[in-house]
Amino acid sequence: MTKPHFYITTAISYVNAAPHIGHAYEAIGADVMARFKRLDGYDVYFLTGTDEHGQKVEKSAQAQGKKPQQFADEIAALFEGMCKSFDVSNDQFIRTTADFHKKACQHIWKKMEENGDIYLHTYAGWYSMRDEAFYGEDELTTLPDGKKISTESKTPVEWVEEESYFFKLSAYTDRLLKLYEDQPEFMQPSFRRNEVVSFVKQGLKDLSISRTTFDWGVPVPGNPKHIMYVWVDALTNYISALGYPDGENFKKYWPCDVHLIGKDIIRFHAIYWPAFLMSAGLPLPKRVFGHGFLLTAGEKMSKSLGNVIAPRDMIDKYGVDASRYALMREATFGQDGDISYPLMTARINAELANNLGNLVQRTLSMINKNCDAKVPQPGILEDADKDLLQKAGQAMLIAVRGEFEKMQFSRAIEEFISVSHAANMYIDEQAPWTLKKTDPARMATVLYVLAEVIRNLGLIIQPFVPNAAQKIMDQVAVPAHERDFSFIGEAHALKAGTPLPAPAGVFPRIVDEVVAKTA
RNA sequence: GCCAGGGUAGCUCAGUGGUAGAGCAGGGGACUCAUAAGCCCUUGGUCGGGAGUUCAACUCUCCCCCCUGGCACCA
Repeated sequence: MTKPHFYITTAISYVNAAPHIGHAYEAIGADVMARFKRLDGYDVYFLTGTDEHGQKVEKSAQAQGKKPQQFADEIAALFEGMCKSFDVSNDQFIRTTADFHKKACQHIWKKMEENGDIYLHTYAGWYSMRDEAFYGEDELTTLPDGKKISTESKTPVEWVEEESYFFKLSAYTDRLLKLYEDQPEFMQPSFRRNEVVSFVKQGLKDLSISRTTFDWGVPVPGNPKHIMYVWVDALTNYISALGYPDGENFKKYWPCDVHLIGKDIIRFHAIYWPAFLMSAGLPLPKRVFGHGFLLTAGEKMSKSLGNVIAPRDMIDKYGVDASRYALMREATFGQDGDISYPLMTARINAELANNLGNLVQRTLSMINKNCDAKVPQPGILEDADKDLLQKAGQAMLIAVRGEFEKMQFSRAIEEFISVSHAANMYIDEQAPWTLKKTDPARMATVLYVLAEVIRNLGLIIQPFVPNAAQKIMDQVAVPAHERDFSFIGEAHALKAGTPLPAPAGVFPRIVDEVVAKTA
């Protein structure tokens, strides 16, 4: 039986600056999805990486007296390190300076050219070196000294006439509209789709896709004076990583199931990318999901406001699992989300430590003390037992899966936390500490049911908190090969008598430093 | 300016033409297996403002205010 394929990508990160929490957020979101799909029986390929070309990188390198490649190597290492530090399980980390990637870019370029979609023309206009962008007259402000600057970015512009290759994006307006029509789930969340549609309906202009003002990039085939402009280069990573045009992985995993990206680059993925692919005669990705940004107190994080949450600080404070959990929990995926240490600490303590962690701890410690440190022998199950087991079994998996299909990670968490809450209610109702004296056999049944619920919870939480999940499953002696979602539910329930290791807490409470010391 | 989506308890949000909901936070209680955790109960909102339709609107219509996003080459 061959598994269905699932290919998921993040955007590639531009190596002009070091990674911040937003990069971690996207990588973790994709990782949570990738892990879920693997556990749910898919053959997953998960790609992330770095975008390393362009004038900004060239200039930043120069400013530091480095070669662009050396500079890119250093920053790319930071991004790759950040992914590792959050236990992001990507199958590949692509860098656009890799040789195979450049070849793939040139290949797709030729394909688009053969299709008659690329032509040489002169681009004339006001150009900002700093922004690497042309501006229209209406976007400029003339200073008292007669010089012009971009009104938006305040950067100086100069009149440039540059030969450039263009892509006939205008020819794809109708086909793109048809795509959004036929495949409504192509662009998500749905309000993004509407934005894209209304944008395309205005009509599309051809796209300048080469530059001659710098060298750091992929040369245009047949005319190396030209360097491919950012999007042909960057977007192609999604197929070059798979070995396009004829790699095995390309045949296996393309078209992509989800491109996970930030909301700022939706246009490139929902408009340019499918147009390029159509031109090159390639299948289109099934879905583009634009997530929101993380804010602090409703404001963008910025160094000047001093409200930056650095990836490494977060891990130092909470550890990897709780950090991943907090990021996926606080914001509704797709919308902007407010995060702050107080909010995240409260969430981690309430849900991971108090609710779920304590459930595991109190149950296993009772089993350890009162059941000879073995999976207890259950008797006849009562309705309360069956109800709880039912909630924690297939029903929970189905509910969580439903939220994953919509990439609603926060909702998925709510589903299993509510099961954990139900289990805590059950303990209090059953009061096994009383049964210990009055009805030891019934106590064993109750503890068995709880252990089994914990097994199921351990399975389902893996995408979010992979390390803690393993520890929990270790503590209820779930064999290593029984840890995917096919083992959720009663068919694979714990076997009575299995020896259990001594329990140890997995989700410690976070104690925030007391801010105000008594003066 | 134009287009879209929002403004519901301290916070994050769900919700329906017919007496306002959840989680967290706050308050109280019973218990004690457990990570001073868990469980139960509870305070709390004129559902952005105004007008209209209706037996009845938070839910429909209109006007206004405020917020967010989009409006082309901006990683």
